[in-house]
Amino acid sequence: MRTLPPAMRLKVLAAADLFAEHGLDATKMEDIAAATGVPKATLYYYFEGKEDILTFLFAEILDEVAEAIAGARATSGSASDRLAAAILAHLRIFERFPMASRALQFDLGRAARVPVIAQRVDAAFVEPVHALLLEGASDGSLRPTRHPRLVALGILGAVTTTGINALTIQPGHRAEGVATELVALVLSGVAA
Amino acid sequence: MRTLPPAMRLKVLAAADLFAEHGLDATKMEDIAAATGVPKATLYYYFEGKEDILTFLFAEILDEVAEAIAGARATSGSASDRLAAAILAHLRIFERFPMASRALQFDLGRAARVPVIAQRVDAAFVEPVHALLLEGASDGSLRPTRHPRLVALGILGAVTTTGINALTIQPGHRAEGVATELVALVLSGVAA
DNA sequence: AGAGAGTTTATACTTTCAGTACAACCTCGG
DNA sequence: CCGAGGTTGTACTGAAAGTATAAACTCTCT
Repeated sequence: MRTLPPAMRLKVLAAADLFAEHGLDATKMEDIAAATGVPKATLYYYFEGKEDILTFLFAEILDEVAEAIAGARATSGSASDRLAAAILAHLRIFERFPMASRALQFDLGRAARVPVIAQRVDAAFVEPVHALLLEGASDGSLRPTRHPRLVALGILGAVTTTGINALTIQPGHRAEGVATELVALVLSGVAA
Repeated sequence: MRTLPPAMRLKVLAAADLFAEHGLDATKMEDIAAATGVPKATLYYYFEGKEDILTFLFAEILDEVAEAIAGARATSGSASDRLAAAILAHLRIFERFPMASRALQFDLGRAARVPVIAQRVDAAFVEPVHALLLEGASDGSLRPTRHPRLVALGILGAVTTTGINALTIQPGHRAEGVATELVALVLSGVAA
């Protein structure tokens, strides 16, 4: 993928709607050209192919997630507080970019095979939460876990599955409400 | 999709390996024909197309999940114990069918658009866990939650994300070990 | 046995797209 | 104003999905 001029970048972002609605393979290059206003030949000038466009879009939104979570992590407060803030920040992304999020749910499984995407998922979420778990074990606000990486993965799964479903696929919840429920689950569990 | 004769059903199950390795679109009908020993023309006699084969496979494995979880739910014991058993049972499926599980992680996002699959996911996991949460609130082993359906979704996300990653994509864990960590997360959370 | 319904399969075909090739044109810094 | 690199239309190639069809085969019922 060649580096995109800013104007082009903005136009291409519109492709998220198509991917969200039909998924990668049901979306034709001609459709992308039509929806973004960028001619097919130009798309092929910048991208290796369709999948490369999807990769670009996912990298963009994962960068948003990374930034949001890094922001939450950088707050002052106990690790526990910052974990709660990170979950809320993550959910707000789904609310802010519903279409891109739906696209994510549609094709992330495939995209995760692309190393760039796998790395970004890790860098955006798994790694910072993993770090928060360790910090929490130090500052005493979180209990130590034997496999913090697994736990971080579990939290990621809980947040994305619930968030994308409740905020984009069948809306009717607000990020704050979902966050309340999820933070309670993650911090305190469901035991009585 | 026509109903499959048992012999055919068994052969077609072998397609899971292909989907697990390459995903739906990178898998050619000719490849499926070669791998299963069922000629292309016969595949089209029974299935509407490629996606229909994927749907069939996912329905099969989701039925396994449904059965396993229903089994765990039918145990005697508190709702809390049965929730723990359900999580372990779910993880054991990933261990028993690693290939089908990888295929799931690859293409479930897309398959979930097919109503049949969405229903089975719900019936296999969300609904029983939802019920367990309510039972737990009654028998006192689980705390009441405001949105039990969201919480059930969260638990589903945590279990599948962690399970598929730790048991099939980068193995090196056993279902029991993962279950210990996840049950602790789900029941008690990570707060100190 | 034999008719007929439904199953199985080979082969050949149509169609739809992804991706390529290329030439013309445009734009902007030196 | 010249040339490099960006932009785009048009035409093409190739791969694979899916369709059509006819022949063969199997099983059941009479």
